[in-house]
This record gives sequence, structure tokens and C-alpha cells, in this order.
Amino acid sequence: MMLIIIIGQTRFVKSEIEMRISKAQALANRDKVVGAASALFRAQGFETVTVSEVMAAAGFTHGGFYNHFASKEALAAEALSSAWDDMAAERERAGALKTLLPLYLSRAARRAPGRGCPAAALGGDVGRAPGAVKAVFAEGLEGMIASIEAGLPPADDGSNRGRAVNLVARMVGALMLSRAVPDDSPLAGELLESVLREALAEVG
Amino acid sequence: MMLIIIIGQTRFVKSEIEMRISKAQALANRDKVVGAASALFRAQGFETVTVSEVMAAAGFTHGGFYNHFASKEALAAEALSSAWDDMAAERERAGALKTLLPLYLSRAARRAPGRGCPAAALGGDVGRAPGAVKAVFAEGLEGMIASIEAGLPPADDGSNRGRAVNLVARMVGALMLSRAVPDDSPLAGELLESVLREALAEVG
DNA sequence: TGTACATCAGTGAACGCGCGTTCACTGATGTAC
DNA sequence: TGTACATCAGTGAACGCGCGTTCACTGATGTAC
Repeated sequence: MMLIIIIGQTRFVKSEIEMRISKAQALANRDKVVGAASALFRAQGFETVTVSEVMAAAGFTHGGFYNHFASKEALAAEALSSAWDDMAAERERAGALKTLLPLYLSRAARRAPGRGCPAAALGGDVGRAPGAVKAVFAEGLEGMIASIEAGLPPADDGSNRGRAVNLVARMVGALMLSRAVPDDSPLAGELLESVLREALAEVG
Repeated sequence: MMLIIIIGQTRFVKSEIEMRISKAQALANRDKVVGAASALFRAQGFETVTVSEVMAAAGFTHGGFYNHFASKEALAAEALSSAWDDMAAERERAGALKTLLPLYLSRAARRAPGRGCPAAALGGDVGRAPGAVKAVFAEGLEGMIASIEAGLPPADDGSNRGRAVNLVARMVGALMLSRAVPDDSPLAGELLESVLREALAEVG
């Protein structure tokens, strides 16, 4: 009796999950894996996260991984690129720097590295990663700098690039450092608030 | 003939290395391990570096590790503390911020994370580390902030703390990001130079 | 449109490897007398 | 001061484990006719 029920459930679940693996479905599955990796890597770093974890988070077993990716490192590069895309979309959504900055330097952002800025979450890791990963990182970072520069009020001498670079360094540094000190320490909050205050003053 | 020579050499080398392991020597050896770990962790991150690598870098075999440390994580905390001590000494040596900033944001510093700032090298890793490691990190970071604050010119309202926090976030962010982009990219240099210029302007 | 077959995404067992950690052992240290 | 013995830092083999990766297999897809 019990056995029959279990077998029945197993079959049902399997057919639900497997569905039909068409080419379109396979591509969608691939995207799910990249998305899961993008969140897991940001939350836990490249080294700590395993291929099996990523596949499980995406709803698959680990064996199929190499049908989609050449290696864990290749996934890292794609996941990083995907994370930068997320961030670009969030900057778009926020619009003005006045709106973006309080979101970026918020306690909520501090708490959710898996959905946050790849620079603050993975900058250190990328510093020790192979060149291919660094190139992807640089591209995303250039996008962030350009977007921040576009949001700055017009400068006297017309060059806001330097100010944008400084602002990005401060944002990324503050968020990363805030995560690196104990959750309940005053310093965790101070890093966010102090940098937010001065950054807001600067963008007017 | 050949055999005799080999045995003779082995004995000689062993007696050279083992010397006498007095209590003082054991403590000195322990310090060597912490020092090696401090450099290796900063250069490669906590996860990538193995206990065997650390012990080999200090000139020992891996087996003796647990005579000195409870775990790899315990070593990480001590190595991080030691790295902060190094940095404090370097700040002391530099003296004025005018001297420290060009050293901190230099290409040489970018190239040598193993001998550089623990915040820029390990901040991301520490964000995912256990509380004990975060506490050690926070202590060192507080020291860095205090030391930068002390180096700032007197403020109108007497509170330089906020400026110091902002400066530290910018320094750490810029150095970390510079390491995360390809070595030969213009951005790698720009991050250092742009932040250095604005920081120097700010400290007068 | 229907049938036969090659393709290939996903499964799960298996591979070799190196990790953190443990342990029996060695031999000089440090101590008790 | 000299002798006997317990201690303990360092060695290197060994442990279990989980990693990234491979592979034989399954069964629906997609295609050739």
C-alpha cells in the first residue's frame, strides 16, 4: 500500500520535472543554472560553491552540468556577467543617483549579497581569478562607472569621470567592508550611513 | 659508495633543519607559520590556500600544524590579526597621509597583495567568514580608520570621523577593484590614480 | 501524415584527487631527584 | 652536577570526505523519408 503510493508520487514528480526537454527548454534550463550560480557565487564566493550545489539550486542533478558548460570556471565567467546585467537593470530601475545610492548602501543590500553588486561581493575573488573572469568583471565595472557618471550633475570643467570613479570605489568599498564586520557592530551601520551621507551631498 | 653519500647528506640536512626544538624555538616556529599564512591568505584567499601550503612555506611538514592551532579557521583569524599589525606598522612608518596614500594606491601595492592591506585583499572573504574572523577584521579596520582620522587636517566642526570612514572606503575599494580588472587595462591604473588624486586633494 | 532512427539533455554511479585532520612514532628538551 | 624519564614539537603515513569531472544509460526530441 505504502509502496504503491510512493511509486506513484515518484512517477508524477519525475514527469512534472522532466517535461519535454526541447531545445528551447534546454536553453531555459541553462539560464536557470546561470541564474542560480550568479546568486550562489555572490553569496558564498567562487571557491565555496560547488557544481552540485549550483545544479541542485537550479533543480537538476550535477551530471548534466557539462552538457552546458566547459568547466566551473566557464560558469563563473557567465554567472558574473549575468550578475552585472542584473545590476545594470537595477540602476535603470532606480533612475537618479539620489534613488540608487540609498538602495545600494542599505542594510537590505548588506544582508542580500546574492542579489547585490558583484563588485562588492566578488571583487576580491576576481582579483585572484584568471584573466577571462577579470575581463568580464572590468566590462561590468565600466558600465557601472559610466552609469554613475551619467547621473552626476554637470561638472564645471565638464569631466565627471574622475568623480564617478571615486564614487564607485567608495560605494563598493563601503558595502564590502560593512559585510566584513560583525552584523550587530556599530561600524557595520556607520560604513553605510557615513558614505551614503557624503555621497548624497556630493551628487547634490 | 653512492648510498653512503646519500645517507650522509640526509643526516646533515635533517640536523640542520631540526636543530633543537626548545620552547622558544617552537614559539618562533609558530610565528613563522602565522607569518606565512598571513601572506598566503592575502595573496590567494582563505579557501584556496591549504594547510600543507602554509606549513611548507614556513619550512615544515603539515603534520605538526595541530600542535599549534585548533583548526585552519583559527589560523585564519590569527593570520588576519597579524596582517593588520603589519599594516599598522606601515602606517606608522609612512607618517603623514601625504606619504601613506601614494604608497597605498600604488602599482607596487596592487601587485603585492600578500604584503598589503588585509581589507582590500580579504574583505570579501571575511564577509562570508564566521563571526570570530569578522571580529578580528573589525578591530583592525577600526585601527585603520582611527589612524587615518588622526592624519586628517583639523575639521571646522571638529569631527573628522566621517571623512576618515569615507577615505578608507575609497582606498580599500579602489585597490580591490584595481586588482580585479586585467593587469594591463587602463582602468587598473585609473582606479588608483583617480582616487589618489582626489584623496590627496582632500587631505590638503 | 506516419514511421524509423539518430540526437542529445538530464540522470546518477563512478573516477582520481587533494583537502583538513588524526595518529603512531622519533628524539631532543626539560625536569625530578 | 649527573642521571633517568616524561614531555612534546615535528614527521610522514593514513583517514574519511567531498570536490570537479567523466561516463554509460534513458527516453523524448527532432529529422529523414
